[in-house]
Amino acid sequence: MARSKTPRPTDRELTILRILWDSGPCTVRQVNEAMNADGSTGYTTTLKLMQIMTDKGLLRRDDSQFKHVFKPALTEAKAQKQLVGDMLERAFCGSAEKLVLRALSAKKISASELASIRKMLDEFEGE
Amino acid sequence: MARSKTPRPTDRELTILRILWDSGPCTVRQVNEAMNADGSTGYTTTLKLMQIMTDKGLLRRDDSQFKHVFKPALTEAKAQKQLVGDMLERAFCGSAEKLVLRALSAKKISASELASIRKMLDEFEGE
DNA sequence: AGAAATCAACGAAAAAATTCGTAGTTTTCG
DNA sequence: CGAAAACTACGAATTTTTTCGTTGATTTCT
Repeated sequence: MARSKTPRPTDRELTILRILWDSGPCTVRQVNEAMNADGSTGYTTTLKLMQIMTDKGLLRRDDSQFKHVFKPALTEAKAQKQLVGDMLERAFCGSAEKLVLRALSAKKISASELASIRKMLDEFEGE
Repeated sequence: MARSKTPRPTDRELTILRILWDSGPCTVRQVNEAMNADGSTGYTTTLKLMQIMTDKGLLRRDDSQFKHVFKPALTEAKAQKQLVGDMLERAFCGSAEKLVLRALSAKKISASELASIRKMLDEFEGE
């Protein structure tokens, strides 16, 4: 049965979502081959995951053709927003400030990236 | 057996870590009561979780007293950095820029918070 | 058409995460 | 001291996540 709210994707599910966001709608085989770039996963494993994800409301399936075509039910932006919002509450007590700080220290940030982030702040300021 | 690398904490484990970071070293009972602020969890459930976390290397246990006292094995900062770094790779393809953008849109940010974030950027610029 | 390849559905096994009951030990209190 | 209370250890049940083998259907190739 399909559920009312889309749950947070699990690790494996997020991998599949990433592939679909990057490549656009795909068949199970296409997703499976993209997944096998690193670490082998059986075809039926990928299929089952995608069926479950469809049931959960994370994916949409076009089954008008023999080879079903899947696409994410959520935009990348919306899913990311939910993921970050969730982590913000659970790990950062709602402090976006601290989360940004950790993001900056988690990875080397180039000067141009910093500039780009600054620009985003400017845009948020105008609201 | 204790493991070599501390794994990413699960949801429940993160809840416990948050309590310990916020309150300092605690007994199982203290953690359990803090957890029961919202949604009841059995005492032995909390105990078992904390035993497993100790085994995983997420917690340290002082068992010199009858009531064992636990504390996080990682600082809040370090754990947060790992969590964000992990999400950065898995959900954002390494784009800190986008992660910050999503963080800003996931939650209403006050003007003073924006200013504070700006200040952090300044400090990262000087490197 | 007939065989081989490809596919989705399904059930179930395996692994990981979460929950709790029971037993035995130590402490507290009358 | 002796009973009651609080505590840890342990095993196991439950739930969720991940994995895959088998079956039957559709397509492709010869």
